[in-house]
Amino acid sequence: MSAQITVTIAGNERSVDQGTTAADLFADNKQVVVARIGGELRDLAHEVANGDVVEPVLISEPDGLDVLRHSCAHVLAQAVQEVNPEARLGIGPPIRDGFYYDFDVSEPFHPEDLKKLEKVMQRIINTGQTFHRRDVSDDAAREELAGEPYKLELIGLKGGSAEDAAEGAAVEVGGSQLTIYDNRDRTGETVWGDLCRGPHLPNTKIIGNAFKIMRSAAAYWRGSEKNPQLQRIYGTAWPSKDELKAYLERLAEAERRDHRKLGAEMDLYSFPEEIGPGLPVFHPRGGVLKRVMEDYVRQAHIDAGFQYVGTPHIAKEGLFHTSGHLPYYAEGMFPPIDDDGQPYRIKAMNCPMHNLIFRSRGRSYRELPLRFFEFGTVYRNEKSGVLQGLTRVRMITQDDSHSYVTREQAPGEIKHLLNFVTQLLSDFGLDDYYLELSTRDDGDKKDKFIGSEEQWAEATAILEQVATESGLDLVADPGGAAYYGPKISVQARDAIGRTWQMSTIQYDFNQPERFELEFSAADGTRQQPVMIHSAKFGSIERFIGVLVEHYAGMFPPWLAPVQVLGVPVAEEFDGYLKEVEAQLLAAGIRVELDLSDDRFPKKIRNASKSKVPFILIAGGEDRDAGAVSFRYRDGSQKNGVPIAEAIEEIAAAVRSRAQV
RNA sequence: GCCGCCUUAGCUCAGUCGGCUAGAGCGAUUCACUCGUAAUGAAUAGGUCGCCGGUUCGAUUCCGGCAGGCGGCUCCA
Repeated sequence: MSAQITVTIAGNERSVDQGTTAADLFADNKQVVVARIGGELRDLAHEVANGDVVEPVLISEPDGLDVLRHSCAHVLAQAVQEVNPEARLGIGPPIRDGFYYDFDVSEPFHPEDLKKLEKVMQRIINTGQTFHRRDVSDDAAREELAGEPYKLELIGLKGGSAEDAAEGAAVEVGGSQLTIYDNRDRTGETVWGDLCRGPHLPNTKIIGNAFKIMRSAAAYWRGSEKNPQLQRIYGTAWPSKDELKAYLERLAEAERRDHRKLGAEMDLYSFPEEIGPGLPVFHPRGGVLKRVMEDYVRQAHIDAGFQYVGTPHIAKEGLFHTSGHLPYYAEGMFPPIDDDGQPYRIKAMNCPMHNLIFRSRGRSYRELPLRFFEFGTVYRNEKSGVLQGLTRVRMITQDDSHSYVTREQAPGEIKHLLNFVTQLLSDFGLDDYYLELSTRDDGDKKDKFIGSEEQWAEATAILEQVATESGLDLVADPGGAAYYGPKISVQARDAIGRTWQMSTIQYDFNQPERFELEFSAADGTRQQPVMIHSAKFGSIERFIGVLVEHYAGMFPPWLAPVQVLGVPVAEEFDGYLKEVEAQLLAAGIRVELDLSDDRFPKKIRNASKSKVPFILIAGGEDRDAGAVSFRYRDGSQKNGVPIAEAIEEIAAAVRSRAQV
């Protein structure tokens, strides 16, 4: 009889034999893939010790999914080295919905390579390899991994700084003790190994066939463009084949609502090659979206105490030296335009011009908060590889505002702006977003920011306090601030899970200083205001893109480019429907009629596909009753509605900004 | 900017292992048809096969450069 130890399992104390493993404790539940012991994730093969607090971790919970995906990444790496023993290993962490692994290979992967690798992976998985943890000393690891230069580099970085070393590096060398995971086949022979912190699944069979190689791409080693590029393979893995299928279906749905595709289908906007990349044109229907948004936000700004101003698109270069943009962000601006030796720049931001409006005459404390607002179209020379539909363009129409306030007024103004922003998002039906607090980075990019420690600390504290009080989810973004001050931004998710910065609120003590802005205080002294930059939509272009995806083109009536599509049952009723159309137009409704010579069922089909919120149908019965019939987006119908009643139903939906 | 992939009609896509007039569906146009909720039929038009060079008797096809797009990386005031 071996010695007994006491452990706490899922809250209950139990006495077990010494030498018992976590696997023994949870042998009856196949869903358990690792254990959390004293708060740390451990392999199931880990022996529990007296006094341990042990919890099972299911494959379906976040930690379990990470382990599954991390183990799958190992299988991928093993497959790559099996096919190409020359491939050197980078980093292979789990990520949202999947994993990746970076390789240094002489030839980039081709689609056929990926298919082949998937097959090799499946074979490895089916053989039921087991993962075995082995402690190694730094020196032993260096010797064993002499052929893996990237792993050697990581060994030199291990410990507390691992996460700084590279995104994902912690999964390799996160702890103080280096470990290697050996993969053994069924005969017990070690067939592969990788420097890794773990933990791992006990057996590759758990991966089953619920994984897939997604794509390959290049990625800079340790995330720096100064380093060589490795070839990254992305994959996904799920607890079951059904969950994998559901995930792939989600991706397919996202693709269907991609704003680039829908924008062309719905005739909203396009990107003519002749104009240039990242420079969209809005067609009449996209123009409706743009105009409705502009009307909304213009009125909302006036209601919120802003004054509408206007500024030019270009300015002498000196202005942007004063603002600090040129020394700090010259590469984001288009090259100068020469006017008889006088260099001009296309503006990449509106604030310098607003500062000049502030400075155009003496200002009194009585005027503060002084709030300027305009639709300022700015141009940024985005690198060619980063452009993406409307979400990343080179022409950005900002609903840009600048509030000039005293330091004491700043928290109140920020709160005012945050309320403004959340009301706007709610009116536009966006609810999948969180706040991000972007601060300056004390690391190697510190030079990017101007101003003193004290100024930054004060500004950051104010933003953080207001953001926290809002009760919204708040995520830290160190290093993400503008050079002149920290910011709160709203991050909204698009259809394929990418997040985009929408609204921003930035606290700026720098530009007032650089522009020598001042106002007369009550005591007669001259004081410097603080500037709060804010954009509510952020970029009109990006916001439109996100809206298209959010609604999958099925806009609520108040936003829909066409709100009503009239369909006559036969040609005979064209005239009657035209009368209805005239009444709708008089009520301010955007209406079109289908007077084509298609037959009725075809017209219904076209109308249904058009995503118009209300289809109004008129035939003999309707005409005789002075009525129309509704067909809604869900296919349901309401027949014989008196014209006036129908118009009121539509107008009410538009007024209330309801979705239908 | 970096790496890879892609570019054939307005759209979605076949196709040519280098060889006669390059095809389909949808869309457009015309004609006929049309009375109640997701496709009426027929005809017609529409393409220097992204652009520029090279190889070749011959290039949409092979090679190179460029442009644009897509997926990542880096970047995003």
